[in-house]
Amino acid sequence: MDSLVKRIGYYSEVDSHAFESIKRLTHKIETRSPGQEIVVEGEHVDFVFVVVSGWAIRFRMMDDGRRQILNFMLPGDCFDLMAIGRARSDHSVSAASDVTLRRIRADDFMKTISNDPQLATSFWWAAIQEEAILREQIVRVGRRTARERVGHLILELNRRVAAVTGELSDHLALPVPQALFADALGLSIVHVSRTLSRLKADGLVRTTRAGIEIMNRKKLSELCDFDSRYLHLEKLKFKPYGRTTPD
Amino acid sequence: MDSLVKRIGYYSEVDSHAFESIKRLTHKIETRSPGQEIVVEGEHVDFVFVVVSGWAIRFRMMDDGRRQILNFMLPGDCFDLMAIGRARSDHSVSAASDVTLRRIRADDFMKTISNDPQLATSFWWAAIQEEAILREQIVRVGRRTARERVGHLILELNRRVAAVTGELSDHLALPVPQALFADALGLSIVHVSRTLSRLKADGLVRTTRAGIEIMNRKKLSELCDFDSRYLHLEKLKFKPYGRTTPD
DNA sequence: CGCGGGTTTGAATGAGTTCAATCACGGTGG
DNA sequence: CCACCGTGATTGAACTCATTCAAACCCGCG
Repeated sequence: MDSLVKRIGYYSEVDSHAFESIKRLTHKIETRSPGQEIVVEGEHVDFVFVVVSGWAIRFRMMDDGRRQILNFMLPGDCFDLMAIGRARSDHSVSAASDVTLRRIRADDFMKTISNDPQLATSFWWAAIQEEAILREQIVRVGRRTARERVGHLILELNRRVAAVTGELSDHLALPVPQALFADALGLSIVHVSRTLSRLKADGLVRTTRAGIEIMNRKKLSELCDFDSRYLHLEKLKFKPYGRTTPD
Repeated sequence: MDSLVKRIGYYSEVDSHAFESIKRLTHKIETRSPGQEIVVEGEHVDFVFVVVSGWAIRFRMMDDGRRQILNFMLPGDCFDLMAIGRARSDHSVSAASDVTLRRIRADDFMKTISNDPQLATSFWWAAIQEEAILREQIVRVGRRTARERVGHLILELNRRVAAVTGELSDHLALPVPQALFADALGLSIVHVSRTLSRLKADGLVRTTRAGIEIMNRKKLSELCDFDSRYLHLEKLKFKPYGRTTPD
């Protein structure tokens, strides 16, 4: 919950009253171990999930077993804001590490959101950000070299964690195996390993027991053409419109 | 305009009254020739654009000139529903062919949408669909072979055109050079050409003056693992919630 | 100590790129 | 009407980056 508050509060002023309404939402805490499903491709989505702790992944499988990870879901992230209750999910969501989730009924969630413009703005903003991350993922996989991909993803995750913890650390805790990096970056496990080794050899990063240390952020950012603006982390000024969605 | 109506009306029942409100929207018709900018990365987005005719592209440029096309915008498509008036655009939009656009002021648009739940649903649905297309683009570029990428994109564009014209034709008119396919698929121009040749040699497609003929849809679809469900083309049942966005 | 998941390393292979030349074709001007 | 031009498409040859397969390694854990 705390991470959700941090994450959502990052973008716009959300007063204590609004937080109270989130907290009052009936919900169920669930846990999953690595690999377990959360949302299955092809099924209707009747719940909003919020990651409390651990990582989850959105992904699509191909018939022959190839897997593409669309995005990592970190604590504070939620899904599927957009498609709830309407569409069949076109991708799956699974636990990447041990993960704790808050499950909220879609219509409860929507009702709460509808009654609080500030909350609505915050979640809307989170959805914008998520779409931006998808777009960057396309660029990363489509036009970047392996080296750039790996570095770029590390920097993105690092920033996203910072948005929730509130401080930008040079250490990125990685609760997931490198195989997931491979499937996220469209590379083979072997090549991810080799590429990381090269980054290490160049003094850009260091790997620790379960994480990555960013040794030279500036050089790494340049090397990977990383520009955090796409994450839309600037504070949002509250600027209401009329209602913008189905009533 | 007609294409917008077709496109938007595809997903949900939109009565004549709703269409009237769209039509009444003050707007400006603009034209662009190939390469000209429509939305520039980093700038605020104060207008909603709807493609009337021709193709546009959303894309990101890298410093050294590499370009990744995120998505093609076909007649009836609109942008940027999500980010209007709030964020700086994290990508650019340009004309891919000669293109005609309808430009609508963001707040006018929002006001109209807010007052018509059915319209709101339709546009909401279009946004869901667009996000799904982005996700599929990630899979395409991340985990598919060149052959699969090319075939898959052809099939997607073919379907999307069909959603506007109302009938699924085996001929896909291509108003853009192959170079754009390359930048969309994360391949070199040369390899797109080679790959298309191979598809031709296998009797799967044929290229005509300014288009592609799909010779064997079934085989091509299997070969490319194309499953149109991600396009969410099923008719939407109207199922209102409360307001879901900033008020 | 030995097992097992995850990571690393090496060697051979392969898919896709690059560079450069050629080709096809529609448009233009003489 | 035809020669010329330019853009975009195609082809070939050499090369590079990433994959594959297989073996070795590392380390936490029972």
